[in-house]
Parts: sequence; C-alpha cells; structure tokens
Amino acid sequence: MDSDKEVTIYDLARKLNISIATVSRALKDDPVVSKKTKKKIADLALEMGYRSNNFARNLRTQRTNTIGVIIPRINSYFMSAVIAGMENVATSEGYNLIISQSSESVEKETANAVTLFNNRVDGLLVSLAYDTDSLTHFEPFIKKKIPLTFFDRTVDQKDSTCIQINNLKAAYEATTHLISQGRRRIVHITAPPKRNVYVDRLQGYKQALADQRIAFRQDYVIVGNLSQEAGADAAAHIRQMKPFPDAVFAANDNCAVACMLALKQMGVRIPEEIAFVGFNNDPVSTVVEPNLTTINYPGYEMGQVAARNLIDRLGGTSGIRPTNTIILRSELIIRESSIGQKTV
Amino acid sequence: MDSDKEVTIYDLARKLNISIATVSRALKDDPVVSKKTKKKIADLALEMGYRSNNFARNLRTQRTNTIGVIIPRINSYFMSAVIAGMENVATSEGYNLIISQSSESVEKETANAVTLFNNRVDGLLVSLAYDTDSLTHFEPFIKKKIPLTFFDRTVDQKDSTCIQINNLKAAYEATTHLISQGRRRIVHITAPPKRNVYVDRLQGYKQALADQRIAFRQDYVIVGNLSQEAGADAAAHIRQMKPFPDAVFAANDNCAVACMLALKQMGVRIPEEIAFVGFNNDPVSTVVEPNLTTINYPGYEMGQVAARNLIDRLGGTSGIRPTNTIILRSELIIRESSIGQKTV
DNA sequence: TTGTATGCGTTATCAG
DNA sequence: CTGATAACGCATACAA
Repeated sequence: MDSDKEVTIYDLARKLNISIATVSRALKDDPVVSKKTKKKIADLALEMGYRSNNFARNLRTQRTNTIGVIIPRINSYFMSAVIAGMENVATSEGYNLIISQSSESVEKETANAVTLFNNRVDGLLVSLAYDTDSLTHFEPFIKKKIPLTFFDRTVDQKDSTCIQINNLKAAYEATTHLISQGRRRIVHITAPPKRNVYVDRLQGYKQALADQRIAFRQDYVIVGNLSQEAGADAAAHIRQMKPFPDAVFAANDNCAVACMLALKQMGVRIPEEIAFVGFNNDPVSTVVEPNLTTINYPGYEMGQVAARNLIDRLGGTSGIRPTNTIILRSELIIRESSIGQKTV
Repeated sequence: MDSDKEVTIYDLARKLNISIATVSRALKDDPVVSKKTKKKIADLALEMGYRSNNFARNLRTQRTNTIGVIIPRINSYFMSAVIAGMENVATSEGYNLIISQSSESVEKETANAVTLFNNRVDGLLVSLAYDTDSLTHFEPFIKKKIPLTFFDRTVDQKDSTCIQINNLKAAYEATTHLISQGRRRIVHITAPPKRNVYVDRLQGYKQALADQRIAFRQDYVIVGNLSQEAGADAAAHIRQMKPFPDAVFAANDNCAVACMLALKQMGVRIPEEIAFVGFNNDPVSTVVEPNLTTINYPGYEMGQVAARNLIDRLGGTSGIRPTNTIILRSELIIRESSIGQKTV
C-alpha cells in the first residue's frame, strides 16, 4: 500500500461508487446531502487518511483563510501579548496568521504589504511603523475591498477599523494623578508626535496641566525614540534642568525604567525628589524599585479583539460598521514611584 | 477599465501573442527564454499589475513556501526574540511563517500539528510543550519526509535537527561561579525534569557541585513551573530552610527575579546573605536590584539559525546531515547579585 | 438528493 | 527557443 500518495475526493468517490460532487458536498457538511451518505463518506475519509487540499480549495474559492499582520517589532512584551491574543482567536476560528515586522521602517512596511498582498491574505491587521505617513501601500487592499484593521498605532482611514485605547484620557489621568500628589514641574518623555498614540498622550498631558492651571512648557517635553538609551539620555538632560523637575510622565515603561535607573545612579531619590509614571504595565514596572505607576494596556485583549473583529468582517457577520473605532478600557495603576508629596 | 479582475499569464500571453508557457518560464527567469522576450514580458507584467497566484502554483508544485512554528507561548521575551529571528530570515528567503501556541499542553500541541499538517507546511519548527512525552503527533511529518527541527526544548529524534545551547555547560558555569564566590549551600529552582533544558541544567548543577566536592542534596532542588508565583513560593520555602541557603541558581530569570523580590521583602539581603544566578538574560535582569547574574541566551540568533537550517534542508542545500544538533554559544554574565563573599 | 462538466492559474512534459 | 496541452484537487452551476 502506497501510503505516500495523497488521497483526494476522487479516491473516496471511486471507492464508494459515487460522484466527487457528492463527496465534496458531504465533506463541507452541506445539508443537501443525506445523513447516511455523509456518514459513509466521513468514515471512509478518516479511514483512508484523507485531508483536504487547501490550495485547490483556495484556487477555487479565492479565499485563503489567512490573515496578515504587520507590526513594528514583535519582541516587546506588549506586542508579543497582542500576537498571542490574535493567535488565540485566529486558530480557534480556523484562520492562520502570517506575521511580519516592519522594524519601524516605512520601506519594510511597504515590502511586507506587497508580500501579504501577493499571498492573498483575506484581511490585514496593522500597527503602523513609527514614521509612516503615507498609506499608499495599503491601497491595493482597499481597492480590492480586503478588510484592513489598524490596532494600537492607528490612523483614521475610511473603510478601516481602529482598535485602540483612549490614549488621551489615559495620559490625562496619569498627569492629573501626579498633580494630585503635589507635583507641578512635570516632564513628559515621548516620541515625536507622528503617531496617534504619542500625539494623544501629549494632548492628554497638556489638557491635565491646563485644567489644573499649570502652564505648559515646551522645554518640559523630551522627545526621543523611547528606547532604554533614550531613557538614560533623558535622565542626563533632566539632571541639568533648573529648577529640577518633580515628576516624569513617560510614554512607555521601558524608557521610564531606564530613566529611573539612571537618575537613581546619580543619587536622585524616587519618588521623594522626582515621581514617575510610565505607560504599558510592562513586567519591568513591578521589578524596578520603587515599583512604577503606569497605565495598564490590554495587549492580549487588543489582539483578540482585533482578530475577532476582522474575522467577523470577513464572514460578513459584523454589526460594527467598517469605519468604526473600538476603544479598549485602560486604567491607571498606582504604585510607589508616584506616591507621596515631594520632600525636597 | 476593470481593475478588479486579476491579471493572469493568459492575459499577458494574449496581449503579446505568445504562449502562456513562455510567459510562465519568463516569469520564473528560466534561462531557456530569450532575454528580449523576457524583458517584454516583465514590462507588461508590471504595467498590467500582474501578480502570480500562489495557490495555483502550490497546487501544481505541491509546495507552500510556508513554515509552521509550534511554541509553548509567544509572550515571553525569549520566545518573541526567537520568533523575530525566524521572521527575519524566513521573510528574506520568501517563506511565510505560521505560528501557533501549544500553551504548554500536549493536546493543543497535537491539534496545532494537525492543523499545520493540513496546511501542508513545507517544514516545521518546534519547541516542545512542557509535558509532551510522546512524539506520535509528529509522525505524519516524518512519514512524509517533511523536515522537522526542534529548538530550545528539543528531543532526540531520528531524522530531525536540534538547535539549542549547551544547557549542561551553562548551568555548570553558573554553579561553579557561585561556588567560586564562597557559596556552598546552593539551591536550584527549576521545573520538573521532563524537558532537556531542565534535565541538563540540573545535571550541570550537580556536576559542578560534585567537581567541587560539595554533596548534592535533593532538598535543595525546588521544583515548580518557573513562573513568578513559583518564584515567590520558592522564596517562602527558602526562608524556612535551616541552615539558610547562601545561593540560588534558578533556571529562568523571571522566576529568579520574583524570588529575589520576595526575599528582599522579607528583609533578606542580596547578595550578602544569599546570592542569585538566573538564566536567559531577560531584560528584567538589569532592572532588578541588585542586577541579576545570568546566562545570556541568544534567542534572536536561535530563531535565525533554526529558520536558516530548515530552509536549507528544504532547498536540499544543507551540508548538515538531518540528524545533527547545532549548539549555540551561551555565556555567563556576572552582575551584582552574585558577587562577593557571604557576610552573614 | 445526486451527478456532469467546467474552470480556478500554474507548472511540466512533450513535441516542434 | 517556443507552443500546445495535460494535470494539480476542489467547488459549483446546471442538469437530472
């Protein structure tokens, strides 16, 4: 017996003396086929080790059951949680995920888009690269009505859904919290305001200041790439500022932690001299001392919601109109890094 | 102009009054086609926005240019680095990755294997779930000669490659380092010895003790699931041990850090009273105070090597015989958590 | 409820 | 160097 040969519906049909059409329908659980023949076919399929050929089916149906994902980079705690969430629902719905990294470069993002387009993904989930400003590389998808969903780093775009948190509100809460602790000279560490997440956080920061009648100062905004190095650089910069700031609100935990460590190194006491709030609730926030106050950012859930929404749109089941935005809940988690009045 | 219709080789052929065979060959850059016609075809393809149909090609060639990946979970720093490395080489070689998580369960691992098998992946990259002991779910791949590569959590298996580090040596170095700092009562926190990584680390730990004529004590081996909770539990346990241990070698940084934090909470001084060495060089190891001595574990590189090796085998280019094992370099990184003699 | 026939877009085998 | 043609395995319109 040649177990190396794939068994096809032809084999099943021949063996049962029926047509391949019936076999095909039975395998799809088409209600038009009688229960009896269905059972016969299912049994034989199992026995002969039949597995359906996705290419043939895809070629026929023009669908792939595959979802493309483009993200800046996968190796951050947040992103890997997002991917885990997507994988979770995609797998359970019979979809596969093809994941590609833009490495924060528009060029790579464009190349990835082309690849995924050529792979005929049924839908696309995107978190934009840092400096992407044109969206022309997604136009082929839009033209072909391939559903496109942005998550986290989103952009307003007709015909596409956005999954995100309310960054403005989160930043507003973070800043207001610092003010409530008596802090007035609050520095904001962030990335250049090219992406919604940074624009909105800056906006929330500004609004909180304004609502408490604290003047916004442009020199209190430290712009970098939010890396650990950027955090250390920010620390060096902060050290020289006069008067010395009494709080920092960073747009990302990693950067906040690096900044904290560098300042501690210089002998600055946290939170006594300067309080800290980060963003993301990364695991490091509970390891650094003092533990970092931060915004809890539901990565896993965001991945699940993004995948679920896209799949619903693919099935045409979605009640949500394509152009909508889904806002996930986020919350301020207060830890020691920001508690208590200034003591210096 | 109906831009919604896909353009096929038929369209190109008709327009140029040549056969689809020639078009197909030209597109594949077959040397048998003349340079001139090749150029003509390439130009027209570009102009008409032709893109090749992978299903049709796959159906014909019985290949998918897709690699399946099964991992315990994606959302750890190490694993996401591995995936990033794989994505890097896979994309650059024209392969796609389908990633699935076993969530440390054999059942899900089996289900994932079935799915990937049905998706006709060209090859499979696997890091085994925690309690997998039978490999029957991979037999369909082996039977069909679909290359199978294990990485990190590997298993000896005829016809499949393993990519890993020398866990025994790394653990030996870690333990020897602790001993060189004057530590004698060294606790080892690990997972049940079902997977090579834990077996080998335990072995290295034992061997280092033996070589320094320190008696191995079974009650110094704390077994758990290496989670943060397990780390805290271990701390509670350690606290009660008499005499109090003077060092901990944990099989994973996350767990080590949680244990350190819990002990510090109890007022135990590190490294004065008890020294720590972890495993993985996770980012938290440079955030915890004191910074954690650890084994640098090349995740990104491991992903690259695994993908490269698999792709080479797919192309039949590999000089490496299928049954071989590739050992990546790892190294002990000494930080403050393990330096200095005991002072209590 | 079942069967027949066709096409999905390629690649590969021949024959020129 | 090029062309005609036959698969690849499945889904479906149409017929029975």
